[in-house]
Amino acid sequence: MQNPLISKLLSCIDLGADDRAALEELCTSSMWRDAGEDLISEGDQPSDVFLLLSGWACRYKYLRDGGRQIMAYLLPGDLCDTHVFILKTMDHSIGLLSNAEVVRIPKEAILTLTDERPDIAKAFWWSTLVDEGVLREWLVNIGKRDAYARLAHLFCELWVRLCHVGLTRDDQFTLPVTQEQLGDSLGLTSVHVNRVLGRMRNEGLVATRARSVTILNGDRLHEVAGFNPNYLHLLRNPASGQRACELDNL
Amino acid sequence: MQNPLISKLLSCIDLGADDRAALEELCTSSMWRDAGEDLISEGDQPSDVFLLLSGWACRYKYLRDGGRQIMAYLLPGDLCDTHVFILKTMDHSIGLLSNAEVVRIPKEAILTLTDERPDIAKAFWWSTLVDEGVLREWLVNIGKRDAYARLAHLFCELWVRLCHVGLTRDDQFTLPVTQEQLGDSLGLTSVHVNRVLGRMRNEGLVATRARSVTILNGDRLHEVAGFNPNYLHLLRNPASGQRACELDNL
DNA sequence: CGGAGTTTTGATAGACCTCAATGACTGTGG
DNA sequence: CCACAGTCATTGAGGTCTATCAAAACTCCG
Repeated sequence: MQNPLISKLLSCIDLGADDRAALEELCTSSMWRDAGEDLISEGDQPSDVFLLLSGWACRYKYLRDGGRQIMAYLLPGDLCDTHVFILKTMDHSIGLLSNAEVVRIPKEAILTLTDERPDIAKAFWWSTLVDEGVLREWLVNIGKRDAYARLAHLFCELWVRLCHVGLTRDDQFTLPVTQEQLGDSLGLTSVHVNRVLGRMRNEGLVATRARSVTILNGDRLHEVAGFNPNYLHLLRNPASGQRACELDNL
Repeated sequence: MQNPLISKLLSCIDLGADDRAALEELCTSSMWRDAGEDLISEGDQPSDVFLLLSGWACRYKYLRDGGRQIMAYLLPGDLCDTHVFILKTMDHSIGLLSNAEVVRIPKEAILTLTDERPDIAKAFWWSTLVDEGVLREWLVNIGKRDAYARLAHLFCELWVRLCHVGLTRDDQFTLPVTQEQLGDSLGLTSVHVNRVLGRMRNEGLVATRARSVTILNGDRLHEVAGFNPNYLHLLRNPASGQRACELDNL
């Protein structure tokens, strides 16, 4: 399969063959990490940048009372903050939700890459602007939608994002996340996530089995979520070689 | 008073006299805009970048049901997305909460500035990383804290940020925001904001009068908010010439 | 087969919302 | 300077959504 980082960046910007090669070059020394491990922890001095090649990760933060808020999902092809090393310490952690293949990129590599290749610099800016857009939409989601719509919106987002890196089959995608973690992402308890998910199944919107979700009624899912994919700033159809992204064409 | 943009950037990075002069240069042609106007609206093709010299603005988004979510406050010295012009359309609006003095900076100016002045490029990256950090903290705030803590946290954040651009006097700051707008920022109704604010006054944490807030008990305010200012990534004390920022030293 | 983590279900409580009305404040025009 | 309208703040009553607590069923893995 194509490098998911390149698939993702191609959703927004045309990259020449040499730019693509330079990005491939970055990914030569990947390593596997286990679910539950942190790639970076709150308080760390960030030095290098991480790129996720397979598996899921999340940004999260613990509160004093032991509660946890998940603030973003990182999917294959996602770069973790191309320029974090500018900050003195991490204000949150990045942990793995599943086993994952990751690349650790030294900051020097990022800096020379962006110095020498303006299209890549632009693509990295695009990537961080999109991350911000996603974060804003999550804020809207938690701030203004009820539990049912929140969950629906999350499913819509994940579907589109996974689609663009070629990780959906038919109307199905893998969701390596417990209901507790869904709750921590949506500002809900796991119990409530469970009830809402049950209702969503009863109403025929989705089916879930063994860590995977099947979208049964994408139109209604969009409808109840009030989903508008513009905040993802994807300009073209999913990774070449993939079938078109139905939900994306609404 | 010193240029608030420079005050703000100096909180993180040393800028040489020539860099500071280049930034001053940007601010020569400011203009006044009225409260309620949009600087940029959702759907616009972003071309230029805005800098706020005085007054408050906010990022916001309307939902289909007419509800509104405010996703960030922009204070004097804040730059609105140094690189938005990379995106094809705005996914949210930026509106003025008060009358404001703003500078419209053409993207070419941004690009040459960052090309020629690495420290400024770095400062701009820092600025967008901090914006993201703030956004994440807002997500935590809405996702995991109750109404009382949410409001307290917002006050703590505003106090620190305003302090760093020299806009606090004693323990007081101007808050040109209605309770309705506070509600739209915190995922609450204005009615509930009112009740919570009343309780906060009764308990002696803050006093409010005519669009201004006085912090009466900063320690307890931090306490109930669970406030930890590290997400603001401010490295040094507030703008030179200002008295020290008490709340900042906890 | 046992055990830990996860999902599911029920009952109860509480935080926050909705609707509605009153009171305070601000700016405007006579 | 006062009357007036409009916005904003305040207060009350009742309803709903979601949390909490607790226990049972299920799944996965060693």
